[in-house]
Amino acid sequence: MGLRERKRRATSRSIQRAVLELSRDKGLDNVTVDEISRRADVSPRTFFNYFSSKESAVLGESPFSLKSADVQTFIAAGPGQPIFDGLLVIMRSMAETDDHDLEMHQLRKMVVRDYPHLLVQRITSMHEFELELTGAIEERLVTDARQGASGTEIPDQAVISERARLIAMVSIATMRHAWARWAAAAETQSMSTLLTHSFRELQTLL
Amino acid sequence: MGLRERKRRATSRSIQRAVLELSRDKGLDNVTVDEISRRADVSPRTFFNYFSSKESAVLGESPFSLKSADVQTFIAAGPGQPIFDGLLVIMRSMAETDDHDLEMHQLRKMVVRDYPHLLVQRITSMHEFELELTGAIEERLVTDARQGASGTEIPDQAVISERARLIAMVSIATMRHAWARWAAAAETQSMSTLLTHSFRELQTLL
DNA sequence: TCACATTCTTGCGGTGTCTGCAACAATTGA
DNA sequence: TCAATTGTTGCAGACACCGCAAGAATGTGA
Repeated sequence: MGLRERKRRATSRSIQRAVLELSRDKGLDNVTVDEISRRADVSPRTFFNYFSSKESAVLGESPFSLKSADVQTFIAAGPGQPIFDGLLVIMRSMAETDDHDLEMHQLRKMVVRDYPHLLVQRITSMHEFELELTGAIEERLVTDARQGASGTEIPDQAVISERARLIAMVSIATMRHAWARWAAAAETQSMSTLLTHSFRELQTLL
Repeated sequence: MGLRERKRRATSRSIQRAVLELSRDKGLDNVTVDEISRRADVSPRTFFNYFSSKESAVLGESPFSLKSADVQTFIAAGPGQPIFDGLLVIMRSMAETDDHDLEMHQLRKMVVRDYPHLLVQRITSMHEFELELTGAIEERLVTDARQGASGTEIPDQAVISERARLIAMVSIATMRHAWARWAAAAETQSMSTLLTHSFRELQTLL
């Protein structure tokens, strides 16, 4: 990792730390980009080279993308495994790729607790992720249908698409539930545990 | 209804019509508040007296609030009725209170189709509604538990709260699914039908 | 070490959103 | 018709965000 890359990360971290500390002290609404930049020792223009808004600086990059290995496993898990179990595995795997900076993690939690719309916004911006997930689920459903009891009809493609979309939305809602608990909890619980809990709860509903 | 009130509605309508037509013609991103105001024949300052942003002008007011009669029915529907059936009834009732202006309805659909994040934003910004709904579900769960088989344990309040939150999130996700289908469909299908469809689909998942 | 390409930072100027304020106009109610 | 209420508007200003181009820092190859 070259010097350039290291500096880039340092700057990004510095900006995030600045916005988080300022938000903790005076509330995100009362913090301006100028202020953040001043504290982070960069120009306001540079701030926008790193983040597209104050909000995204609070939440960090968070590359919500599925690992293709996970997706393959999920699709192949066959009709035997309940589909939500498979989705839980995927989401736990995503959560593992978590921030290992405990201090910022805690700061972020405090800010998110005061500004819940941040989480909402983040979820909103996951449209792309939702599409990816829907695609994966769709493939899984098709695979399942082919391997199903030979007597059963293979549903129409349109029906499968709709179902996949609904499953994606429901599991994202469940992920959101786990996130909300994470932000609300005083002690730091692992995202993995919370996800498992929420998905188990989901199973009991259906 | 006095003159004042009538004028107010006319202005609101005029602004909405302006933003919708301009969005259709050149895309919401390329439309400024100045332009909207000019076309609606109000000052830009007045625009912000009516709507807090371009986006909310596109979607209109949409007072997402539960009717207390519906809520009472839902809570009392007892352990016999599946809870998601009760929620479907509530949401259908909300959808009835729909916009009866067909033309704007269609325009809105077109804009939403081009800018899906609008719907997502609206739905996720329903935090207040989500809380209301969670509260109702919580009461229902408590009522159900009391009337349940006497042998079964009444769950902890915290457990019930979490479950209620999850149910609320999942049903909102389902409502979103129905909405997305509404926006995607070429022909105008009634929201009520779409909701029924999505909830039925949900039942099959669980 | 030197030249050159790549990438990053920064200042500048500009557009657009959104708000508070105070003057003025329209509506209402008595 | 008078006074209270409510609505509209212009103005000034804070702030977010973006394109551009100059210059600084870093990377690369000889």
